[in-house]
Amino acid sequence: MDEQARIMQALGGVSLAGHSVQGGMALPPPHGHDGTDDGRKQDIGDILHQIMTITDQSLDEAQAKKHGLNCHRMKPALFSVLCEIKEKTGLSIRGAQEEDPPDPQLMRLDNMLLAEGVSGPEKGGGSAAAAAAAAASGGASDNSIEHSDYRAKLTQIRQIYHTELEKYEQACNEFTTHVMNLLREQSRTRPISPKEIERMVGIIHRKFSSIQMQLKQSTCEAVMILRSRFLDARRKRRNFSKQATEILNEYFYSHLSNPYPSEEAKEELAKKCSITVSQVSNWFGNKRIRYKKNIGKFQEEANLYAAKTAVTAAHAVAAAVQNSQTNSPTTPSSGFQMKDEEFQLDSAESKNTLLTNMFTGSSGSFNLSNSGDMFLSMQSLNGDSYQGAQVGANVQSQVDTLRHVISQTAGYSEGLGGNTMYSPHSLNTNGGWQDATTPSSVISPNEGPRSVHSDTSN
DNA sequence: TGAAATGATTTGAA
DNA sequence: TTCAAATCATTTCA
Repeated sequence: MDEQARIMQALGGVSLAGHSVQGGMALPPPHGHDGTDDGRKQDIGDILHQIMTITDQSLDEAQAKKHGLNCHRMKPALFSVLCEIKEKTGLSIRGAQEEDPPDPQLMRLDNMLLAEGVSGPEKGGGSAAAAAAAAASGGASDNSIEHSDYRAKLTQIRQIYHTELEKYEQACNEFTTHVMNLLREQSRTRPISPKEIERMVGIIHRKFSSIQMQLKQSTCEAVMILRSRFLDARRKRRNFSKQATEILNEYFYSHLSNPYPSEEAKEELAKKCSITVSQVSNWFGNKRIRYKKNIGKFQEEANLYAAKTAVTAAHAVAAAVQNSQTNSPTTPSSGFQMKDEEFQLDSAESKNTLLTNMFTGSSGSFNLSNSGDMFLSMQSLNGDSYQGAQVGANVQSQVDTLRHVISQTAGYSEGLGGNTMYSPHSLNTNGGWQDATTPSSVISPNEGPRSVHSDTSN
């Protein structure tokens, strides 16, 4: 209504006296008056008042008055005056018509919504973020749950955002159309240029886009909260699956001398356990520290995994022996030679039993004490015995040695790379694993010959 | 419900 | 960058 006030003010300065107005326009003498200046002023004032208040009236009332005004004999002259005034006041309007530069904050919000998959084409919205969230939160089955959960919530946000956006756009369009119609209608009684209508539309759109920005801002906040909830691993920590823990423990205890898996080994373990490489690193970091801190506590676990490892190894060995038997029909003896002793094994089962007993330390175990070169004494930690490490390392070394012997007698050499002697590295007196940077070349009995390890030295 | 277990993070050193 | 060590935060279990 500022413009209206301006016009009113401008008209107030228009001199209608002497049949002339500012700008040299001449008005015909008003009909039905006595021809005095006061009478004319009164007449024009009435018309102007009617024009100005036309928007305050009801539609029917306004329609009726509008018709009356349009037919008024002074209308063309008054319209010309208004046009002239408009032309002058238009100068001040032109300055405000400059195009606004794009709002940087709005651009940021738009980019973020696009990156999160909230705005833009739907392509599994925010799948990267969901994957990251899932990766950070643990196991494979859990991953899918987390993933779908995240996606479901993101889709929900997306839907709300689009619904609201649509509503805003619809409201904006409706309001714009309404205002445009109104202005077009009013243009019959007062001078309104198309540019002015355009400007008005621009104002309306700016108002609505500021509302949209609020919507975008709150949507971004919602996405941020969702992301932080899913990505904050501490908040949603899941224990690894039993199987994954077993795989990691097996590796740890079978590489007890040097429990530092290489990147490749980590990747392989991560794949096997359906966790991330960094989770494998974390696990080994925690395990090393906790093991070292409380070896006694972990001894039982170490024994368990050592036995397990040994059993697996024994099965592998037995299979290899059996293979050698079938592959070498000319071999006179079905036994295999270890050092100076020869074992006659009647069946695969008895071989397994014997080998298992050997490794698990059950009664009747095969004493390899004569093979002194096979074992290196385990360094004690601060003078205490380092049994946990010993169990695993001994078993590992037994397995390796056995493999070596068998490789010589039964052709079981593939993949071992001649690495038969095991030099166990253990916790040194400083409490660290010896030779951590130059790991030993130990191959887990459970792994194939092609398995990759960090252990590279002999 | 509290303690233990466990996965993740932070910090400082090499 | 990687690791050890300390610590945090959550889950699991008795």
